[in-house]
Amino acid sequence: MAQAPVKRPPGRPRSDAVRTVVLKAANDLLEEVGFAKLTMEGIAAKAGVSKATLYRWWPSKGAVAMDAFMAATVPRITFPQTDSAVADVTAQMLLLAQAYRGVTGRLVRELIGLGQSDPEMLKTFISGYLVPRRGATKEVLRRGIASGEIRTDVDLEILVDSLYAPIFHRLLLQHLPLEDAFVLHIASQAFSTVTLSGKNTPVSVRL
Amino acid sequence: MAQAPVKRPPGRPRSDAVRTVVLKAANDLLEEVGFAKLTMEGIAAKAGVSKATLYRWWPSKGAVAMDAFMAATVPRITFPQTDSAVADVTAQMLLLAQAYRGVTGRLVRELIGLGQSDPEMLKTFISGYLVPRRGATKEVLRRGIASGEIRTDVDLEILVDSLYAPIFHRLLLQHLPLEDAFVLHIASQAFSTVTLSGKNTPVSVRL
Amino acid sequence: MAQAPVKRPPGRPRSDAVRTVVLKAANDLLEEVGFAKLTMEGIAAKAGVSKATLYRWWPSKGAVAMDAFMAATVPRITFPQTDSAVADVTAQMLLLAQAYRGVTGRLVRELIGLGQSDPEMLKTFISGYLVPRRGATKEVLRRGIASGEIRTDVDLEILVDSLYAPIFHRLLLQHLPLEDAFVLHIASQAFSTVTLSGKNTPVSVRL
Amino acid sequence: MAQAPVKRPPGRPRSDAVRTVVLKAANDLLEEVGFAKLTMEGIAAKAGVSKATLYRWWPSKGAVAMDAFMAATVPRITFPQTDSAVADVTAQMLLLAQAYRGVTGRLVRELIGLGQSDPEMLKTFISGYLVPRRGATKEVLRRGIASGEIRTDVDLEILVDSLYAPIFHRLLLQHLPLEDAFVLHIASQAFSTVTLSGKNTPVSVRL
DNA sequence: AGTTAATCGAGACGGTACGTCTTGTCTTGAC
DNA sequence: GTCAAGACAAGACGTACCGTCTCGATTAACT
Repeated sequence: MAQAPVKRPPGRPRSDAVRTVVLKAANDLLEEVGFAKLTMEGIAAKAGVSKATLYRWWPSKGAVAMDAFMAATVPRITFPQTDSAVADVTAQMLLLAQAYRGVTGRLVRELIGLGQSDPEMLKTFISGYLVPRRGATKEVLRRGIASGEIRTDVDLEILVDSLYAPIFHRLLLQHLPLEDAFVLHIASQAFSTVTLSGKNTPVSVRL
Repeated sequence: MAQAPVKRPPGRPRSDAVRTVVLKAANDLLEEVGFAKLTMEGIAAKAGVSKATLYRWWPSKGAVAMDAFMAATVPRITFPQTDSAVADVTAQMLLLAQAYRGVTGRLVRELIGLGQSDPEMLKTFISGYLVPRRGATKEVLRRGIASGEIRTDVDLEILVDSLYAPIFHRLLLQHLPLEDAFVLHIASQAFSTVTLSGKNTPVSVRL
Repeated sequence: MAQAPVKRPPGRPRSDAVRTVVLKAANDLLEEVGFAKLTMEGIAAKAGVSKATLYRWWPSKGAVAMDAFMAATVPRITFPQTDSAVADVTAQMLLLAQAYRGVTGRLVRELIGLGQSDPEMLKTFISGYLVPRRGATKEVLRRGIASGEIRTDVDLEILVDSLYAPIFHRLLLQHLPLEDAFVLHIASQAFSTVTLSGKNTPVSVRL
Repeated sequence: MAQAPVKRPPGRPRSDAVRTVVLKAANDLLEEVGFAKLTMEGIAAKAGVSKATLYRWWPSKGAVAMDAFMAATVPRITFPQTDSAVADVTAQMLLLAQAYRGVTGRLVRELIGLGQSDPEMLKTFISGYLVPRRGATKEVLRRGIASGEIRTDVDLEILVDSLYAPIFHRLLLQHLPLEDAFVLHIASQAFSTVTLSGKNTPVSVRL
């Protein structure tokens, strides 16, 4: 009956190699020189691509950078899987803090920084990076609620904020170091108000 | 013996009018077009000052912007004074959130954003804006400790982080609105772990 | 018996409609915006033809323009036919001057201009436009020689140059207007040295 | 008394070295690669000057080229000085033809070519190059009139056109070579109609 | 009062990257 | 094999700011 109407549009199709090579070049440059010194000209040169092609597919260097970051980073969002939601989230927070102390941290900082004067970029960052992360965290927390580890009346959004905001705070403001002890303290404190007694405590988690 | 060391250097002294007019122009432009579209050329033109003069006194446009922001904003860091430290801090948090919902919020966002790819600027921001604010907060909290309202074993830095990090988080990430109810929730939760029973609770605070 | 030997090559035959529609589009654009603002992209779009097709049949935009000009202009090279060669040539000069005061003049100017930095184009212009014109003129002059109106020892090339060079000169340099009176003066003067007495003079020619 | 008020405008004065070095670079490139392949980028690079500076003082590459040509060529407009105006002009025509067979010819061709699609450039060329040349020629011819060598009722503009148009014609159209014999023939013919008998004839001129 | 020296405006300058444009080639599927 | 559509590399275009510089004019304290 119904016929597959997947009509390819006419004309030479977009080369996928271009996208790949551009994002690769952008990522390399991003790690080399950082976002501030990243230039469209540089990306084009490194990727062996013309500027016109760059501008055909990305509206600005911020968009390329964001895309490059997403392509390289998002696939790696994974959560530990144990029988304790609190332990899982805490372990994940420690992993995140560790990543944020390295190159990824610099990239995240610069991309969020970029977003402060470019609303579109911020939206991309939120929907492409932040929302998925928070979603995964909430999933784990819901497991904890189901298992009776976490109280049923918590506001998940606020809980997630309480857990991750201090990490972003120290990442972005750099007024104090982003140490594991700090992360554990924050986790312990945030969970203390929403967990039921006689259960696993995050403090027991070890890396 | 010792001679009056206040030696004025020879030559025409620096005109203070220049500093004033530059910061005024920078602030106006900042509110008009935002930091991203702010240019040294624009500031110079608006202030009726030459670019050379600008560069004589400020090393970069970030420095001018920061200076302009400081001059306009820092004087206004004030804390309510009641007999409850918890109430004072909570009230201050609400005031801050309110300010951050307006033009000040945009400026703070852009300056922090700028700092993500310019360490020097971030340092200036921290030492000129963040540290004083946190200092004032810690002062109030120490009053609370002294009065027995707050436990004596709290880590003030972490407490301050717990209180303000979620505000900065929502300011910078914009994934959720920065509402008063959220601020009150955060304050209530953070204080619940560090206050002694039978005392004022922040929830009772009203603006 | 004999079989049609005109072997059609395999594949889709060249559409003659393409040539027509391209030259039409090129000519229209040429008259609209002039050669300087003519683009291959524009021609392709206006003709509803792909750029690849354009480049398959013409090596450059100059070639298209030249071809378009030829197709539109060359067929119109006609000479008046009276019993006086001098009168015929003079009348033709006046017609030419008239054409050169209009759109044709602009096109001729731009094509010759183009030829100044593109030898191939100039050759095409000469062999496709100039040589045929001069040939026609020389033909008429030879009639005049045969009829005794013009001396037999004239160098036709130089005579043609003398007649037409001043017209091109004013067309291309634009230092002075290309008026009929000027053309008549030039014709009269050039012919005065090569005609035999008691014959028709070009001054008597009227349009 | 009245004091010379030649007030220097404020600001850093225009460096004359820039003009010199730019025109030098432009001229070199012009002779190397011709006008068609001349680029602003190339001039800037060769002159060690920024593109912004180029565009501050010249609106287009045509303007730079024209200026460069003028600076290099115009000073050399000289006329031989004998007691015969006809001989002087004829000698000058031969000199011009000689120059036009070399690099100068290519430049003149390209500049006039450029002028065919850029009216402003053509005006500059006419007023900066053509008019002065023609003026010098007319001056000499007026001497000839005063001395009785040339008839008093000639139209100088038309005479100059008759003399030089054929040279430009062969320079620009390239349909026939620009030989000395041709120039002499043209001169002889043009002067034959405006000189009085018993005087010097241009044919006697030798270089 | 004259000297001295830093400050200020104006704006030229070399430089870098921008985002756009056009050229000429190439790729794909339809005809 | 020809065609339309359109992606692509190359590279010049003209613009916008950057940060530095060179001027002459101004301005106050120190002779």
